[in-house]
Amino acid sequence: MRIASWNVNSVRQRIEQLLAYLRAVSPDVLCLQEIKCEDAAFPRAEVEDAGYNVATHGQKTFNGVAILSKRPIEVVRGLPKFEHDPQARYIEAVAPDDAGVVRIASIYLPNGNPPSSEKYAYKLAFMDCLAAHAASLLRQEEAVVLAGDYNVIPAAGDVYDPQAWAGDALFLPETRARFQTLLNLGYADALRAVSDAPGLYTFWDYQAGAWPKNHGLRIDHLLVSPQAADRLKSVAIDKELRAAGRASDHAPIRLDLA
DNA sequence: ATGACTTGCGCGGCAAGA
Repeated sequence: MRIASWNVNSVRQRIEQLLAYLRAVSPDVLCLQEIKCEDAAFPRAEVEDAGYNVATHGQKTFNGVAILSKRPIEVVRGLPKFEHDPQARYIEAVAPDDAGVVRIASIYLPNGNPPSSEKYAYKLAFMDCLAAHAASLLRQEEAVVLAGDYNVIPAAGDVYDPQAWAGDALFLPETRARFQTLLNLGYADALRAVSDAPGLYTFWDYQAGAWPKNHGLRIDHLLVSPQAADRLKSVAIDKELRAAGRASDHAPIRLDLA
């Protein structure tokens, strides 16, 4: 089973790249973040014509997440116990596969900058609530993949200039500690299960020539429960999508389960 | 270096992202 995650930075701006990705990589499930539109404005017909069921949790202008699946899915919208959140940042689905079912979340964690603001407190509160929900999912002993744009740089090897990012909401100790809490629960960072190489980035800013200079960040992650980790075959970052014209500033990340 | 980005909204230029 192939599961991918991509922050598209506006699904309406990226529809041609999205359809090409579905054709080329053929994920069984694709998690999207930053669709930046209400549910009714999602290019549903084009994606359905490509062979996918579509579940969206969108809002006007900002944020918004979606899950596309070849096979029918059961869907929950919003992070449980965080339902009052006006920002659309979480959608979860149960997808059937040949080995049973896999529970998959598409997560768009808050950026949190500047750290002195309410935006950072919101980020930390979201992460605390996510950890509580992630813990409850583990108790069901299912294969779980928590996919998305975490807006977390886990370690110094995941950013081109760690010193320059030391005070950023993506890299502060309080942020990294909460990401580590998810791992301590029993989830594995799928990419780190297959490689300890530095410089495996998923994001390059549009500004200041970040892409040609390879000034990247690893902030999009696939966290897998033990039952999913046992089935992990491979992980890849599709960075060629960042090089294409009219690219998102994020590249997709994906894994294959046996 | 008088520069150096991309969205949504909505029609001018700001807010937000990371």
